[in-house]
Amino acid sequence: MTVNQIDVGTADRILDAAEALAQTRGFNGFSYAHIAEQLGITKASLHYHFASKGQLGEALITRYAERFAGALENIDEVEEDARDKLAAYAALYSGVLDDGRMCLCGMLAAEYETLPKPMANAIVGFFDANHAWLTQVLAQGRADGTLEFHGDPGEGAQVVLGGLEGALLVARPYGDPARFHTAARRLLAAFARAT
Amino acid sequence: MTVNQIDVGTADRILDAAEALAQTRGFNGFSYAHIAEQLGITKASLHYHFASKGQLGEALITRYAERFAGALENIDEVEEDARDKLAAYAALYSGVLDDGRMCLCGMLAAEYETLPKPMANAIVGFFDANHAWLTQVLAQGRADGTLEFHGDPGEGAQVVLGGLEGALLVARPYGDPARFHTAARRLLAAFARAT
DNA sequence: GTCTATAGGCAGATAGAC
DNA sequence: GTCTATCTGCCTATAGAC
Repeated sequence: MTVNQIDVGTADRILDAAEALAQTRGFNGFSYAHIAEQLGITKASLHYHFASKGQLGEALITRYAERFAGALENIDEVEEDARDKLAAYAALYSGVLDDGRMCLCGMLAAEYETLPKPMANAIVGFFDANHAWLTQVLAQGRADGTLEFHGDPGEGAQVVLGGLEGALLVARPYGDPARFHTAARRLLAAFARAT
Repeated sequence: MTVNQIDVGTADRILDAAEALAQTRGFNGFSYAHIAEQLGITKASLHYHFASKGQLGEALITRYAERFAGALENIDEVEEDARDKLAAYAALYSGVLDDGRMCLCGMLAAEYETLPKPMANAIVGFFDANHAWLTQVLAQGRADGTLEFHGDPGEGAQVVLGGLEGALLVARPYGDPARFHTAARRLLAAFARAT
């Protein structure tokens, strides 16, 4: 039924709402009541799909990390030049800010100490995956001469990852996406070969 | 009395405890009950000193920002070379991480949307002060030849501020201060004149 | 799968005695 | 200034009917 429309299912709609709330208000900043109101169902129904808030949080990170990994694969397919790959990577961050959101795992990293262990581990896994991808891009770019920078590519990856997460973090209270864009552009320019 | 010992007063002890909690767990991650237990007094007593949690939060940011401003003044007095000023600035961040903390305002920036307006405004004020100081240091450094970088010093200041906040954010879940140090060193190296 | 109803706990906050 | 006692509200979670 509803042929021209994807039936996303209630679980996905719950995840969508929870994701938006977690990215704007933090994991400790929203409740089942917020989600229930947005979806027009009761809190009790939410527990049928996600027994506890911790399990909902785990599902949130898993789905986010998978989607992100898919986006990185896509960049590898579409972009050739390492500079373009980095720009596309930064555009992923820019996209979340357009909705007034923080990166999900950046937000959860702040709340790290209050989260259940499975969530905490998943967050580190997300950062590891990003770091590995960035390290490989930086190494490739230096090898083929499109990038130019000193030191270990792994350390450079830390600078890029932290720099973009931090640029999001600081830009959001200003309500000004341009603040992120300028910082991101300057940050990546430090790795690009002078033309 | 207690000549060789500074009497900090209950209000300060409350602020100390609340600050540590806010920097590790976030503003939505602690309660009056947490503070009361640490100090060995009741929740009701806390309300005598800070009527509401929002007012406590405001006092928290004000004190933090003043202390930070003092530290920046001190750097200006002690350090001559812009590269040393930047290193000393990064050391301020490093110091909070040693206690497993996030920068207070970086943490609060994540929770921005859930905070009372006065707190939100104070956070932006903190970032503005840091940005202004960094801009001036970068401009000075380029003028006297100790620093070398492209573009506007104000944009460079955004990269440094965001980069350090983000490096803290990402390093904390790893429980590894070294992760911050390497990222910070690499970040600042991009601004230092090659020797 | 969704509902009503409710449990049990913790949140921020207040009144009033000492 | 600090206490006991209490209020109201929201939180996560469960039981059981439909």
